[in-house]
Amino acid sequence: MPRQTKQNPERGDARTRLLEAARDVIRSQGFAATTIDDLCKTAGVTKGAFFHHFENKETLGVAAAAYWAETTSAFFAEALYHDHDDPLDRLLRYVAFRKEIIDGDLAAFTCLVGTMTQEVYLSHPAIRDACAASIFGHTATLEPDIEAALKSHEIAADWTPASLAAHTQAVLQGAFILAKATGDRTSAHDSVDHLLRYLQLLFGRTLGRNGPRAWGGHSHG
Amino acid sequence: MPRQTKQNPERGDARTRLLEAARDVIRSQGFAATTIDDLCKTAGVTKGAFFHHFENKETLGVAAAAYWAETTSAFFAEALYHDHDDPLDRLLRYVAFRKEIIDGDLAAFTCLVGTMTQEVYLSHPAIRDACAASIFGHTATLEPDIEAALKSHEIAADWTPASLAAHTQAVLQGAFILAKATGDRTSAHDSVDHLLRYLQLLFGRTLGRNGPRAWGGHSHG
DNA sequence: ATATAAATACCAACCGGTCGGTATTTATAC
DNA sequence: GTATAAATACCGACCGGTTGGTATTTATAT
Repeated sequence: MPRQTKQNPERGDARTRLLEAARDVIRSQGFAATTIDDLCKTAGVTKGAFFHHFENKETLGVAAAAYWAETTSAFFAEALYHDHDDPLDRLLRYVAFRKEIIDGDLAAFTCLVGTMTQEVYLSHPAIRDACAASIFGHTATLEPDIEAALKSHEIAADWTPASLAAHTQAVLQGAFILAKATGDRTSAHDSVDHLLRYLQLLFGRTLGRNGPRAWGGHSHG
Repeated sequence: MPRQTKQNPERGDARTRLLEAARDVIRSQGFAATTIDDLCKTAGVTKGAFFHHFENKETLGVAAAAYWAETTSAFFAEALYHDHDDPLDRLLRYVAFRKEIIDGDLAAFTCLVGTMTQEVYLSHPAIRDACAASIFGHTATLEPDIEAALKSHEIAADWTPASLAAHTQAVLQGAFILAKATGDRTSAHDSVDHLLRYLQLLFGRTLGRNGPRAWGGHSHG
């Protein structure tokens, strides 16, 4: 059986495969229930490879959170919701996009760092910090649009852009929990719809009776 | 050392003590990271007692979720937010109450069944179902007030009372995750404030510029 | 040749669960 | 009421598989 090398990179190197395995397995089983052997099996590598790349399980958790931050920020940076002139449009489109990708398998759309945070916030501060950096690094990308929307709509808010950005993540994280509890995605979709409605009410944008759908078309920015 | 009996219930029986231990330990460590020995140690009983009362670890998880449902529903049934004539007042007071109890130690205010759901939704369907029953049993208690508020405010909503009730729980669950990630409660408080603002906007209640605080006094119902 | 990457073999602690046994309470028989 | 029986509650040693982690060896790249 040939080993994976840079000259035979059919699936990438062992480190990346382990991080991808961590992303997938931890999202479906949780961090504590995931054994190192699980990860090695899923990644198709041996334990020796694991401990060559990671000092211990905690280090892998930190690296997995960092890997998650990298890949998701690249994913959202490429998304189409940025292609709008109005900052409020971009914000609403972002949330609508988040709703859209709540689709298919549960472990495919839920948040790795949100899941890990729940488990390790006391026992593994290093992982918790990496998860927090991922979450709030992402919310930070929303703040400029929120701030711009506040100004362009001439709203004197008694809340900060950062708090609203964080609130969007709270709703999403909570929606994931509801989805896991019910086993389907409708409750999560409904909750994101409430978030969308909140944003529209906040910024005084009144739309057709269909709610989010009314501006959800592909008209323009 | 005297054993605990029904005629000598100075500390309660082993079963209840194990359920209380499960509530506390699982909230701070998660389900998978909690060993049966952890629970026995915290409860002050032996492993023999554990397996006398519970078939296995999964059975304990189910029982812990059921115990959580019982105790929290009793806790909320006794709370003061019910003492208002207007159903919208009761709803807003409920959320304000939820905000108030986000205080002190993290493991003291977070939700056992939300935490467990994240970990076991695939590996232990029985526990997941018990958690779902706890969550949605609680949301069901909010629906009558939401429905009554819709009628009394003559609002034709394109959303269901059940979805709004579920949304309140999503925000709370998400707020707990943010609190665990940051290590403090301000982000959770902020998110619940956004939820309060949403409810006020939804039902067209305009209040003073202070937001939630404006109606948060102890004037009357 | 040497550093890196990865495979193999292995270990000690741990963990869920079992088991034999004891103490206490409750039900039954007379 | 009392002896007996049986159910309940609990104890703690023990077992076998698992798990995180280590030590050693082998393959590959430059």
